[in-house]
Amino acid sequence: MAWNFDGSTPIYLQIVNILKGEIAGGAYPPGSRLPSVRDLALEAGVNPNTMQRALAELERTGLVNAQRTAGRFITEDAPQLTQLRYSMSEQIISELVERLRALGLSDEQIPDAVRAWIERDHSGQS
Amino acid sequence: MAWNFDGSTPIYLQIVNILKGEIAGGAYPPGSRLPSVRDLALEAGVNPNTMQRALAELERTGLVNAQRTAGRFITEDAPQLTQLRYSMSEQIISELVERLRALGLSDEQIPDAVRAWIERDHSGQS
Amino acid sequence: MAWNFDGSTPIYLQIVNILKGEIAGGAYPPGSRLPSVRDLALEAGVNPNTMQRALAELERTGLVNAQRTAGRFITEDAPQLTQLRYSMSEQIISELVERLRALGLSDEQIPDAVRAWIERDHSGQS
Amino acid sequence: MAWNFDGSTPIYLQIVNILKGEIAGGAYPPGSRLPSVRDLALEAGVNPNTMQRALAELERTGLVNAQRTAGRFITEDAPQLTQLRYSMSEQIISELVERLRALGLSDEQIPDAVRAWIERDHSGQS
DNA sequence: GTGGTCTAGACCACC
DNA sequence: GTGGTCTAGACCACA
Repeated sequence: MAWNFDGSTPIYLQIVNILKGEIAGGAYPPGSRLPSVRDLALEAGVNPNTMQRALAELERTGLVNAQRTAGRFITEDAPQLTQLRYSMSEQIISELVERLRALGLSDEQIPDAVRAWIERDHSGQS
Repeated sequence: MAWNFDGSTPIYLQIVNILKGEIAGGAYPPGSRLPSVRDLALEAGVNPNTMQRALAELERTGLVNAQRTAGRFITEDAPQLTQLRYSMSEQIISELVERLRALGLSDEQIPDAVRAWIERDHSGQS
Repeated sequence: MAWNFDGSTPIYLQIVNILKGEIAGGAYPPGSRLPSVRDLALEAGVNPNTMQRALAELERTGLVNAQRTAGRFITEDAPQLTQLRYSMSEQIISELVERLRALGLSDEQIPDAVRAWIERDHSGQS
Repeated sequence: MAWNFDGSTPIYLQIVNILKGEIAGGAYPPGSRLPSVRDLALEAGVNPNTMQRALAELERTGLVNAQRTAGRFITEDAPQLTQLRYSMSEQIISELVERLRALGLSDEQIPDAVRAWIERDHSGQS
């Protein structure tokens, strides 16, 4: 099945972001092996070249490193993963705040609204 | 200019959501006139019928009402607009809290992270 | 403005029925003068010939009679008007009963439902 | 065969009413499958889109529900069907009582005239 | 010029 | 095959 790509940004960058999110979220634990380019491309419904480019980008940032014959592996550099998690959460939070501001919520209201939502949420996890 | 539509949801529903957001955010004040179906369709880069369908949906919910020959007007029903703002903020918060959870943040950390981000943000509004 | 004509029956017959209804309801009192063919045709949005044919039909039944130069007049024959009112009410009632039967109402329920509706109706006339 | 549509009301709304009547009358029992959009459109002599719109309207009211690939099914919610039957009979009665009043019948006469008609009618059903 | 309706024809996902 | 969406283009009533 093809994922959903936005027409405004290059697809490979969108893939980079998605993969970053999955790595940060622990879908691929540190040191584990990523699926092959071919498999990832198939799953995402994109051309293998596009996926290749996305993975090259991840490699450039040091998040994954290629072992020529054995495939690509997630870095075991804990600080880097922490840093990734941090920057991604920043990105999500900024989007959240911007959208709530656009709705007319004040900066004071926003954290309280978030806290209230979480308390109200039944599926909450501590 | 054509907007960005996601392939997974019907375009007319995405338009409904975008317009709801703009109305909730005050882009179209209560009682003001919306651009004509044709103009909105042109701006969004969709067929007038598609835009018409989206507006019909907004009308069904009572957010806007059509005056045969004069155009469509935003409701002046303040409670309804308040309610809209509330439900849209709920939707945004739920989406983004889920994404932060997926990143490994705990329910306790999230509101604090949001508050910290806002304090750090230069473009803040009171 | 053009009236609403059904495609299944000749228009002139539909006009006959409408005029019968108006005469029976007292819109044109006994002995009064009908508007000219031209005016009636204009109002109904049909060709004068069609209206002419409808009026000829009314004349055939004796409901109206033409005075060559002065126009057409509603009959003053009271029994005939009574008879008309009767047959038209029969026609309406038969339609009502058929449609309620089609909805699953029994012959016992129908008159009671009608009576109940009238009692519930605020705009009732004694 | 093409049905008869009135020029004054949108066709799709007339179709909604006709279908409501047929459902209320039991032509399509609860839980049964409606003919496909295309078949209904063909039978009614309208464009499939028009029929689609009518069915979407029925779906909005919860009278039928669509199962993506299998077709549309009449609701099995008995109270809703009862409610439908009631509101449709109200509508029919109000329309026809108005017409009888316009004919000069008093509110007292009407139910009796209906009862008399039924007793006189040979095709009556208990 | 506005909203609204209708038709015709195409394409998609699902099974 | 099913329902659903989208486009293109036409027509209407209203004022």
